[in-house]
Amino acid sequence: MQARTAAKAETHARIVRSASRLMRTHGLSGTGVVEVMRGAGLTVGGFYAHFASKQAMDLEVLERTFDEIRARNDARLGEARGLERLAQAVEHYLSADHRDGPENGCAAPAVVADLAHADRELRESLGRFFDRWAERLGPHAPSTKHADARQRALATIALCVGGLTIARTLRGQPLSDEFLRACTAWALPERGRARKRPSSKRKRVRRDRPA
Amino acid sequence: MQARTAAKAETHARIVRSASRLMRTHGLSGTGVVEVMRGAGLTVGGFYAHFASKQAMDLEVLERTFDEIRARNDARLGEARGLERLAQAVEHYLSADHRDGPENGCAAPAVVADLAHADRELRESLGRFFDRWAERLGPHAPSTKHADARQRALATIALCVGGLTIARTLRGQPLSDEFLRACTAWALPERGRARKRPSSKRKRVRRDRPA
DNA sequence: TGTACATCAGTGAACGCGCGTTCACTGATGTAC
DNA sequence: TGTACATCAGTGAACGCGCGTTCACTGATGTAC
Repeated sequence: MQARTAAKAETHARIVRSASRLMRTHGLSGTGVVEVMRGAGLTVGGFYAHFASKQAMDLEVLERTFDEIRARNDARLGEARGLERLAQAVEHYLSADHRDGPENGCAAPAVVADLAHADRELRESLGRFFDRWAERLGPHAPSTKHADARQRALATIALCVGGLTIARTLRGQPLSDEFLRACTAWALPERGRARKRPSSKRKRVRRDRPA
Repeated sequence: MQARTAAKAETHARIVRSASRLMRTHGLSGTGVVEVMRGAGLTVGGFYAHFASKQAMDLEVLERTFDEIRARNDARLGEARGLERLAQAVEHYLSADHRDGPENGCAAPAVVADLAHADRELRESLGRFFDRWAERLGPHAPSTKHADARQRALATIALCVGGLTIARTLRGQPLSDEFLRACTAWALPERGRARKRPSSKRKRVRRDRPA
């Protein structure tokens, strides 16, 4: 019995991972049950042994994906603190790599507008994600006042999500890179106005994948 | 013959207007032919007397909507120039009114992610829209350098589109208003940090609709 | 001016297709004795 | 330890539904004589 439930849990996780991957590229409403199951090496029918409905899966996938994104971000940013950590976070978020590899990146750009008319449960899950994101970003803003740090964190999130969403849709057009650079600069005014090209001397952002 | 073509052109415009209204709320892929025609007081079948395909309508609706948005914005902003104009534009864009009335507002929040995997034609149309928007915003940025003004215009657009998209999906949650305020403040650093509540003494933004 | 015909904007039913969901089934695994 | 039975994760075909699209048609309007 235990071996069976363990195997099922593993399959369940595989389905969620498949959905998570697809959802970051096509949004939740653009991700179908057939494709999710195929991505997990299974066929459609088995889906309802794991979820009560597609909507139930949507909620679970959203929560797990948000958890995973937080964990990955913590791992990537490591020991950096303060403005340096903020800068690393923003520069990675608004990098060409992140724009071009949505299936391993942040889910927000794909789901924000997608969830505009979704059930309250899903929209509240997104709300919690943004709230926790702001809580993690805020303390690293170079401001002594808590309210200012919070405000900056929220604005930084909107700038990152907005800039990346636009850059992804405009990919292939010169304006796409322009948006990434402009948003990075505006999110980090302390860096001064000099830095325009990402191919600058110092490489502050550690990259997971080769350019 | 002329009366007939004039009547047809009028019907055509009515269809486009219906689609434009629906598209700002549900995105282009969320807007169906049946609903578009119903919104114009017609039935499905007649659609193909006006458009070669839904995709052809999508492109036309996108272009017309972008033109209309530009015209409406010019009319609203009137004679204001410089920072004052920039502030009015941002404050209106990130207002609760604009968040709560998508069918008469900017189309970008609904279509940006929606068009991520659409045909190049549609994505280029969106690119031109953002480019012209930046060209109109740039000259009002309080910077002497053209490159800086351009950069600020792009960042302001990303901040506005990102902030409004997030605020719309989180509507009903306290975080929604928080995002609007934080983005407005971060887009207008010259305004200082004092202004937190929109119910402040001075009302700079003229509103079309009563609150 | 009146009549016969042509045009064509718009109707409404039907088409194929992909979606989420259901269901009778299979066959590997676990349990009872 | 071996045999008979129960469980249930996963299969694959079918369902209803809404989508974009097609098509035979209607009836008001324009044209020809």
